[in-house]
Amino acid sequence: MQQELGRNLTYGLQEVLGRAIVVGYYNDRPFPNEADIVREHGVSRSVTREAVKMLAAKGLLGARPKQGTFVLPQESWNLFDTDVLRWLLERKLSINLLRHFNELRVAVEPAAAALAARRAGPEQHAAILAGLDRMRAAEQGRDETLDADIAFHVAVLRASENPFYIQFRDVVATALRTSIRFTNRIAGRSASIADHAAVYEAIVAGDADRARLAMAKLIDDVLVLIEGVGEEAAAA
Amino acid sequence: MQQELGRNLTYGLQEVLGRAIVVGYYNDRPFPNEADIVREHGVSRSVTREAVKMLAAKGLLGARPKQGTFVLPQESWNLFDTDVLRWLLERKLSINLLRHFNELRVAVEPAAAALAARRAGPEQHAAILAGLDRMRAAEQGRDETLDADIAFHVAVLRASENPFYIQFRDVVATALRTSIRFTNRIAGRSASIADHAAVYEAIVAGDADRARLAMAKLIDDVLVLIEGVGEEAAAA
DNA sequence: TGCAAGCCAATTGTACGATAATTGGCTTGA
DNA sequence: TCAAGCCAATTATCGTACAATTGGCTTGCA
Repeated sequence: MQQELGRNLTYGLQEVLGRAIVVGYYNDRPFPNEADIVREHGVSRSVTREAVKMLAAKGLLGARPKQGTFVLPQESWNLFDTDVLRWLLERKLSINLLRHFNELRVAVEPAAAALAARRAGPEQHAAILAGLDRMRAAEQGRDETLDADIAFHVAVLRASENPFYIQFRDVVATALRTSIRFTNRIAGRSASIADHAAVYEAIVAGDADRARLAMAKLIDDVLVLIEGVGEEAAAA
Repeated sequence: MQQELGRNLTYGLQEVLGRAIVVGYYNDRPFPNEADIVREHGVSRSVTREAVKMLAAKGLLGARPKQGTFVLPQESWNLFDTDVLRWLLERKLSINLLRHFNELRVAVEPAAAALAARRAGPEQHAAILAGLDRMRAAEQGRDETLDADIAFHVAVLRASENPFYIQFRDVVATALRTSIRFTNRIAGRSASIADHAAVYEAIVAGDADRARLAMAKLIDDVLVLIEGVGEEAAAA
């Protein structure tokens, strides 16, 4: 097991261990110590320690002399870290995770849209419009629907001009990627262009409340869809 | 410079370098390479590399052979990381940062309160009440006002039962710590107990909308206060 | 002169071995 | 019974050596 992905051995090992932790591989077994990792993965101790330190920096691992290295409780994981989100996606598809994502989005994105309506300048309007155009193009098969959707939502986050909102780009991207795995199955409908356009227009018009509501509608629709599936599953 | 804080040299170095990056020390000078760090801080290369790797995991640094180690653009920093937030606090007091914090809170916390109203059980109600009681005790000098306030807000986040909302505990704590540096100066008023109690009661009553509004009021008050100071500063 | 191939040097990446520090558990003695 | 002190496991730190990557420079050819 020498040929991991990643730009180098350290990142490769981080990837393998991180994924294993997040998908719950170590829920019922102890996390190995440095010597074991070295043996099992055939890498040097330097690489091992650096990978473990990176996972510790993301809140996944802790380590103490004599006690060894151990997985920290979920609560201390940094769920807004790009890697952690990606690993989260690899575990078994959970309607619950999707609901959690969208419960967050429904709070964050409408607020971002409202801020964008107040602050966004011409070039940010253009970025949002570009996302919208990509969605239109995608509908005719000239672009990727998912990527276009993500581009639109990220452009709105950026337009909020608040660095904390911009941080949600990965969460939104991950949420949409998760969604599509369901919505493709549940309902064939492509994301409503008209609803997205309404968000764009409200932002350009500088109407914060309308922007907030338009964005809320977009995500509420998904949320309702999810709750519906939840009922279904509960009933089955 | 051998005696840093932190439980060990690696964490100590991470602390020193991370703080320097976040407060902008390297805005106008290049980030040192491994050899320089070793020399300047009198630590081994292992320690240096592990500290750099941790900061890379938080999105602050990147590194490539021949090119060296370099500070990444702010946008890729993980602003929801506990350490990054703490370092952010150490840079010059900025009304802008405080506004950004509260623009986020006003979106997140009311939504968390609404979810809490729907889902929280008895033990979570108790935790929120405990926070409230600490605030009351603090008003009579029997506890720390700030810590009590933080405990209350974190309890609400927890009660949302959504792992993503719980992640905001550090943001909220940091925001409150930042606030107090202003509000102590601006207005002597202690945080309104009655307004906090209203949130608690709405949650216990299971009234999501009332909980949302009550929490929004709490934060809106701060936001208004901040905008007021912004005006003042602009006028001066 | 222009340009591409290839060499060169700087820097990070990887490996290994040795010793120190920390800490939880065990042992021993009063 | 209990506390002090020893012991062993594991991470923490250091040092050195060599490999891999990569951007820039040089050189030689057309």
